[in-house]
Formats: sequence, structure tokens, C-alpha cells
Amino acid sequence: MREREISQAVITRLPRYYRYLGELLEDDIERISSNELSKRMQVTASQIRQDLNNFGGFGQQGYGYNVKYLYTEIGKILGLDVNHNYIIIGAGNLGQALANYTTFERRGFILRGIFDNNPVMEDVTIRGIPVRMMDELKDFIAKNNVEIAVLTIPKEHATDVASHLVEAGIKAIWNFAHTDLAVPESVMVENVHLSESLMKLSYRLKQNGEHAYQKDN
Amino acid sequence: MREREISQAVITRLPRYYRYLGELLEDDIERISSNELSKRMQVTASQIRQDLNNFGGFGQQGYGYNVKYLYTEIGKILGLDVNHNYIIIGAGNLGQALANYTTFERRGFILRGIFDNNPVMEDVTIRGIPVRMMDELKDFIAKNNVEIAVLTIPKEHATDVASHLVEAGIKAIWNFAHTDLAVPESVMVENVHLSESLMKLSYRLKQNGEHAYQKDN
DNA sequence: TAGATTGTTAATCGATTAACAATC
DNA sequence: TAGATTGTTAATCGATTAACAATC
Repeated sequence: MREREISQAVITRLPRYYRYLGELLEDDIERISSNELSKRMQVTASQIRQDLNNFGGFGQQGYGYNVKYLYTEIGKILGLDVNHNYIIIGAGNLGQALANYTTFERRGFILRGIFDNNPVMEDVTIRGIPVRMMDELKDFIAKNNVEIAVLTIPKEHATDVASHLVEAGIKAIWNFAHTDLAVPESVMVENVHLSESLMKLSYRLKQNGEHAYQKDN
Repeated sequence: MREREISQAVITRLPRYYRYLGELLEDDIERISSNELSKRMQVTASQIRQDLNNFGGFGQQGYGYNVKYLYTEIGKILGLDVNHNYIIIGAGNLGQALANYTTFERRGFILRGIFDNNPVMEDVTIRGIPVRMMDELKDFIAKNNVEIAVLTIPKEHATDVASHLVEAGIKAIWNFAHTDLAVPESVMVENVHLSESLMKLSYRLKQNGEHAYQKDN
């Protein structure tokens, strides 16, 4: 049924299209051409048309794209038309910050539970959700139909916890731990390595500095 | 002086090399070949050699790479051999979580100040650092030689704050707000769009589900 | 119908992989 | 010296851009 594998680059751009279309929608803009959108998003119109046509013809010659329709369709492609239950593992600063992110709920990501291994945290509630101990994990995932686990724990425990999650039948891991996880390929992993992102910024900062220096000479 | 622009893909991989080399160093491994490293990192040996040779010949034929030396050199390339002063703007959940991230300090990123526009937060301290009001921003950046601003504020205020930062002479912005920033090209921006990362995971979760379904038929 | 703009094919560009001579 | 492994050139692969026929 699927002709060709969609490239990682395209997938990465989809949520950005979705965001821009959402803004257009808020501004009551009804239709938009690839050319107009390309100017706003700073990408080529050709790329927009190519990207969208990976998933079907959403536009109309001579008209462009209907904003609301395209927004809805991309939402479906991204799986935002259905709810996803998720849990957070690691009730530290970052875990708590994410637990308080109500924006995710609006996109259909429903926080069902928070887990930690520190007994002090037991039954502390965050946004009304009690922190549970790790021994409840497996049962909880099964009973609550949890698809996604957010990993906000130190890297030392990440490998271990990941394998528990896999055993419990988790489908996807959003990994904030500073390590790569080895899981079966049926389990999706999306890494958010914050310190690596910061290092990238540091690199570019440095390059820019040198660049500027050379210019001055 | 610089022959060719280093591609974004290479820059993104650098911190990952750095992380793996750091782990090798902790394990007291003295030398490593591109082949051995490629197995650990799940990339091709050829790519490792190509990537590194963008910055110079760090290896030795018949020997491989000296772990400690390569680690140090990549650290220099990433600008981790010098300290960078940074501030956090937005003392909400995420801002506070990042403020408590002492790992950054170890890499030479020094948190100098935290800013917010909510008077209730004034002089609340996080990790000993008082939250300041936005009217102090410009002076503070100049006086404290702040290079990097971390933006953990709602998207509504991001554009406005970004332009204040540019005026104040900030060099780089680590942007967690859900919007793109328009700044002069001399100001580096690194985006961390968490909800977009989560949507990517959602997409892959969905694909994987369909895939599995098709397999069963 | 004429004009606009898509969907899609072809051309180009860039990044990854393969191969191997250089050299430790 | 022989073996190992880099640094680097060449080949391949994939992604982006350009062009244009199809069509609303």
C-alpha cells in the first residue's frame, strides 16, 4: 500500500507545516498557495509541493491549498486526530515541567501517570496526578492503554527502564536521557538531547565569532 | 581560511561523537578505530572519517584515534573549552527545570541570571539565582557579558523579547518558544520545538501501527 | 477562455558510502 | 617489514530545486 518510505527530512518538516497552517487558520486565512507559504516559512515552494505530494494531492490547480482542509489532513497524517495516552518516568525538574505542559493535552496527548523511583515522591501529585513507584509500571501501562513513555531520568537508569518499558509493551519512547536506547525496532524512539542541542549552538556561536573576526581584517 | 562550509548534518553529529568519546574515556579506553566506533554508534566508519576530516586529521594510520585527544579536540571545535555566560528568560516550569540543570555548568555554560515579566516572581531565587524583571535585561546582558539567552516563554511574547535581546547585543538564542524567530543572521538561533518533536513521534507511532497491521494480513 | 497554481518529471546539488593509496 | 587503519578521491545515492504540462 505504501509506495515509498517517507524520508526523515519530510517527517521533520510536517509539524512545522502544521504549525504555520494553524497560525493561518487563526488569522482566518482561507486559502494559500505554495508560493505564498514558501515566503512565510522560508523554504522553496517546490519543496512544499513535493513534501505534501508524498501524502496525496491536497491542493487544487489555480487555487492553491485550502488552509483548514490541509491543516486537518496534516493533523491526521501526524496522528493528531486520535488520543494518545502517555506517562512520564522521572518526576524531577524536567519531568514536572513536562507534566505541567497542558499544550500536549490539546493535541491529544493525555498524561495518565507519573513514575519515579524515589519513595519521597510517592503520592505527591502534579497537576492532580499522583507520582507512582516503579513497581506499578508494568500493570499501569497495560491497564491504561499507555502508548508513549516520556523518559526524564538520569542516563544511568535509562537503559534499564527502557527494557522494562519494552517488556510492558510500550509503543514509543520520548527520550530525554542523555544516552541512546537499544530497543526493538517496533518501539519508536524520539530523542531530545538538550545538551547536544546546546553544543550545536555553542559551535555556531564560535564559528560566527571567527567569521566576524575575519571580516574585520 | 575556512575552505568549505561545514554541513548542518555534520554539526549535528559532532555532539554525539563527543558523547560517545566521553563514555569511552570513562571506560579508560585509550584508542579506537573508526570501524570500532562505527559499530558502537551505528553509523558507517566512512562517515566518521569523513566527518572528522572536515576539521583536520585527528587519527593515525594503523593506530586509529586516541580517545582523549579526539575528545578534547571535538570539545574545542564545539567551543566547550571556554565558558559561556547565559541567562534564562521565562521562569516558568521549563525555565526553572533548565535553571536546575547543573550539567550545563560542567560543560562551561554558566547561568548568570533569570528573567520573568511576572512581578510575583521578583527576587524568588532558583539555585541561588534571583529572578529579575525584564527592565533590567539590557543592562544585565552588557554588564555580565552574556552571550546566550534561553527563551522559555509563551510564543506570544517571543518575537518581542527576541528583538530586545538583539538590541542588547545577545549572540545566540536557545529558543523553546513555539515559534520561529526573525533575527539578524549574526545572531544564532537554535530551536527546541518540543511539541514538534512529540508530533514526529506520533507520526512514527502511527506508521508503525499500520505497518504491523499490514504485516498481519 | 485566460490566468493561476498544482502535481509531477527531470536536472541539479549535496551528502553518504565505497574504494584504495598513503603511511604509521 | 607486514598489518592495520587512516585520509581522501571517486562512485553512488538521495534530497532539493527547477521546469512545465495538466487542470482548476
